[in-house]
Amino acid sequence: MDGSGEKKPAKRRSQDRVLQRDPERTRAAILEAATREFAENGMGGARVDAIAERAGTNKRMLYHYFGDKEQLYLHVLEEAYVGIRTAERELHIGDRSPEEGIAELALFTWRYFHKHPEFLSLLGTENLHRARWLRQSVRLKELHSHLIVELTEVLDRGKKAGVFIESADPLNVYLTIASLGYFYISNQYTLSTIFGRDLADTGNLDAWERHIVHVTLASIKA
Amino acid sequence: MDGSGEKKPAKRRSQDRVLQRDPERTRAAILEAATREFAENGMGGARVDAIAERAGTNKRMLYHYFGDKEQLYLHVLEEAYVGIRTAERELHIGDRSPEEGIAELALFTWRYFHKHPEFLSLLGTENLHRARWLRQSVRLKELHSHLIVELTEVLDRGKKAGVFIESADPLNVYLTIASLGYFYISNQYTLSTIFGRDLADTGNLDAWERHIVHVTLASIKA
DNA sequence: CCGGCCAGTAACTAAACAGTTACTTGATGA
DNA sequence: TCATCAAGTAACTGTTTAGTTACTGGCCGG
Repeated sequence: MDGSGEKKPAKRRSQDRVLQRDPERTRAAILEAATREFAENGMGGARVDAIAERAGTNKRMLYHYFGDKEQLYLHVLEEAYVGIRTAERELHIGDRSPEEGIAELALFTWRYFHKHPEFLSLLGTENLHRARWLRQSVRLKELHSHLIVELTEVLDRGKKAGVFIESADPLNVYLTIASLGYFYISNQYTLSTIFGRDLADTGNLDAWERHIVHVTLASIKA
Repeated sequence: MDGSGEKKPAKRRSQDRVLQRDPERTRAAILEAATREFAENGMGGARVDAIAERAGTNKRMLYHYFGDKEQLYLHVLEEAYVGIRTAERELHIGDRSPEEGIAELALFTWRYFHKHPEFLSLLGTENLHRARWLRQSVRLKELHSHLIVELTEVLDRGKKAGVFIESADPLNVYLTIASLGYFYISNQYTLSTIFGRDLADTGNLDAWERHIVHVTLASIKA
């Protein structure tokens, strides 16, 4: 196509921008940029060009590493689930008393949601589409059982000790904790607007943290 | 452009399709179609053409009645809020005992969320955009106070009667009820997938309904 | 009975979009 | 030392999209 012997434009370009040539870093940069873009705009609102720009690369690389927009989104979602479940494994709710174990799980979940609103946003997007991509995922089948197993053991110990009611169900307890955290964080903008109180205020956040622990324990106490 | 004297195409068309010429009905049809389209696809995923087609009309009418896509979305959102707050006004939670009043509000809220998942979906979309459109709304300023006023009265009566704890806060109680309903319905698809249990199953729905009432009352009982 | 007005239609436009192509660059091992 | 291949770039393409334009036809007051 060229063959004119003129190499100037290309040479000048390689001086302007430092060529990375670091596949691992490029891949990671794309994944992080995509996480933010999908979390901020949802599947329909996210722009492939915007992801490439945020990652400091271009579309070609994005398609090179991840195939297409949908597969990139699935990678982002899987990574987000791996993130919370990995962090969850590091806390051992069975180490102290049953009440302290439940309180610890509630605190962890609330704080993780608060620290990672992009995870909640991705969940919202995925549910809007009725778990269309999550259901296709092969990576995320065995990931969640650990949580329920450990929670079941703590509840059983509490029941035997007579501090928890017999009807306390592990899934219900987890859903209760998750509900109270998820709704407060993910709906803070409409709630703050219609009730005229800033839910992101530190005082309100601390109060809600205590509230979650109180509600969870009150609902299973014997 | 034509002037050829041929009027056939237009005349034939008016025979094919009955001309409605009913502004009220057209407007309502667009609003309903838009509600479904926005609820199913979010702001970024909703298509103006799809709304026009669902409404049995065309884009011109949509822009004629509502200005543009964003204003149409705002109308949809306002209508959805008016819907739940209007229904809420018809229940009088102060008519019976404080406990029964709280249980009634919890049941109403849960059942309304279950019957109107499109409302939850619109809330999700609006929060993704940090209440960008809701904050602009002039219609929805005084709409929500009624709920808090009535709830405050019921809680105060319960405290005086010694059945509720003094620290029970009206906003917290409402947020608790809303959290438990919202999360279960709006996140049912990812939850059913990762925990391998169909949350839309009637048995599970009924159990969660009882659970919401139980948790709410347990958290404020003296 | 007619002129303007409002409901309604279909075809159009400019921009934005996901995905592709044709190319350059640099490192590596034979 | 040079052929090869993966990493990277930028310009392009066909399609989709929100929004517009130019029109039709029925109805109603004068």
